[in-house]
Amino acid sequence: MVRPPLTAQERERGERLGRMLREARGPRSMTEVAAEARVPVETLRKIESGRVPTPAFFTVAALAGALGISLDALVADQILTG
Amino acid sequence: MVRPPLTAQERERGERLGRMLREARGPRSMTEVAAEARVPVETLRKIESGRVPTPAFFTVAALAGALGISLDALVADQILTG
DNA sequence: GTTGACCGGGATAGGAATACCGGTATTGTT
DNA sequence: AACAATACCGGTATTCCTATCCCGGTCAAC
Repeated sequence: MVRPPLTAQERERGERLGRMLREARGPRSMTEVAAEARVPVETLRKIESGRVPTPAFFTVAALAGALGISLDALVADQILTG
Repeated sequence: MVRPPLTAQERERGERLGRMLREARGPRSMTEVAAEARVPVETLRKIESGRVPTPAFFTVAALAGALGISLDALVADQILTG
């Protein structure tokens, strides 16, 4: 019954994910994208900044939908970059 | 500062996700798929059974990878079914 | 009758989601 | 120049939830 703390790699992976989402957002505002994804801005901010390294699946899915990017591509780039 | 409890819809969404993963697993054993995805079997079981309705993004990504299914398809079916 | 696969409950540590606050920088307005 | 609005950031606090383990039980196959 442990749930070990997140490793450094997992945190880095989260930071990469955040950077990808940030990049996909482009010139749009956080407020706009968050509203469209129906996710609180605070949550988007924490994910983009990597302060939430392992966000929930449906949260990322909603953001990817609002950003018009593919989840599979997100994971693929993740692997390529990581 | 609340984090409201999960709604009934969110739990149902989790159950649908679990059913889709279960279906994608086909005749393979949980043990085998979990090992390939590098996810503890207990975690896979809880997700498939819907007892963990909002699993982490990377967990689902790893399972989808081991199952050879697309995350986007998973979300799309989610919407269609939901 | 042991092995393998699945289930459900219980326990626990660590983290996600969310809200609020103050701060900074930019842009536009009067 | 002073001001307001907008966008973003970092920190803090709180509730609820996930990830993980352990255990006993069931059912089928061999």
